[in-house]
Amino acid sequence: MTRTLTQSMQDYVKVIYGLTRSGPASTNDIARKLSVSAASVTSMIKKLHELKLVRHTSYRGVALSHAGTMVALEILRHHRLLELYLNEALGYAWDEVHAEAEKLEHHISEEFEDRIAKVLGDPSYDPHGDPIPTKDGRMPPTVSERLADANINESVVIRRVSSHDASMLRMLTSHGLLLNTTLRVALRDADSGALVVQHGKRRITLDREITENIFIERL
Amino acid sequence: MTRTLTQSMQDYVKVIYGLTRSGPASTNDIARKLSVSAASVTSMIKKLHELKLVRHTSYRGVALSHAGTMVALEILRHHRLLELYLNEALGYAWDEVHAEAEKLEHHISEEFEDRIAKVLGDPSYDPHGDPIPTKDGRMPPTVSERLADANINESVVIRRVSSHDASMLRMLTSHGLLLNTTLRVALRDADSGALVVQHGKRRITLDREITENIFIERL
DNA sequence: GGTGTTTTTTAGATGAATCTAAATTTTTTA
DNA sequence: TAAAAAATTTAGATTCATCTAAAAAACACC
Repeated sequence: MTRTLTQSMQDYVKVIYGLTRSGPASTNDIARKLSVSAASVTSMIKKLHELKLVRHTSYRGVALSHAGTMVALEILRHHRLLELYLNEALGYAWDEVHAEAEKLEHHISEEFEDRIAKVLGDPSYDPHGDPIPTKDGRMPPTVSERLADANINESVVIRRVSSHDASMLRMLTSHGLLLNTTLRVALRDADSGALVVQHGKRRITLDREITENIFIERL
Repeated sequence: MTRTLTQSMQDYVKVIYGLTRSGPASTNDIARKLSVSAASVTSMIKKLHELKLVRHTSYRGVALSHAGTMVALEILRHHRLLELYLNEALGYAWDEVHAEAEKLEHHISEEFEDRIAKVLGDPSYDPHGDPIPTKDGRMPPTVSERLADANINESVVIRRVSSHDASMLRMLTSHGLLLNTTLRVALRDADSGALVVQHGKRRITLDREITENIFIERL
């Protein structure tokens, strides 16, 4: 299904998917994410439109068609299965898996996908807690509450860290803040929005940028 | 080291390496192996020459420089490590590993290479018995006697099958002719060069094309 | 050793993905 | 609401790997 698309097209589809979780994506956003010029985006959008992978009206945003969404989900499945495989089978840390998966996701066969999925026991979540789309394009349920929005004194469990920034992930690791860690919100800085959380005996300050990327389950 | 080369350049280097085991490679041979036109080969050779990866004099053949050889060996190491990993860790059959490794070899990192090498216990041979170059570019010893050249009545052990043709490999599998299988040469057809070999109770006819690709150890 | 065949190279074109600069449309704001 | 700013698109160029057709060199053979 994805096979006839160039790697570049796949990258665009993937990025558009990520940007359109809430409303259409702008040319500029796509350009920024892909580190290409806005002009390049316009011309690629045109091609994807001809392939019926996106809907687009000039000067308005872009959205994926159903077919485009299916392509995006397949790439995402590859990416997240690879991340989990690298983590579980090859001992990569959660801050290392993204970069490697990024390079491999376009190049594995269906056979490879199926085999690692089987070795992993048909998993539903990657090492960051992100859901792995099923082969038929359905998305496992995901927590959507952000640590940023938790109340003071509330106890919560980290269920997902949806950032691929390796240094942010390493910082969390160094504070013992891994997936399924329980913590309590101690303070909120009204100005910056930063939170101070209590994890066991430690108090850790997390700035807004981070708490927006940490998804939780309330206890 | 390999990093700045395009995938295409890497493919050329790899093919040139394979074709220059004995003497320089011709433009036409390279074109045939890569399924491109001879003109394309000439133009790519020029680029590789500028990068000092090959030596080339117009209308004469091409050979890899030392740097080019190192690049080729690194790609070959990736390829063969991947083949073995697919076979051992993911259960691919020996006739399935080549195609998948071919796609992945250009896209794995040094980190990935090191990790699968470690999981595999720093192996020296891939599932076809082909030697895996070491990280510093040395080639483990390999048997070089061909089944085609064995004598009548001689007993030999299959140590390497250097063909990537899946159907040939499947044929061998179906006759129980795997790596490390012992067999005896029963007959040789003087015209075609085909051999009849005795494997346990079975007699199997192998044509010249096949026996040229099977490397053996004499008992 | 000349002549024809094969191989290799050159010349020039194409398609994909990108770029910059300029033009156009939309949005913001004074 | 008109002018300025920002976003988007168009136009045209560039780079990479490829192609075909034609020219040039090497080889083969009688």
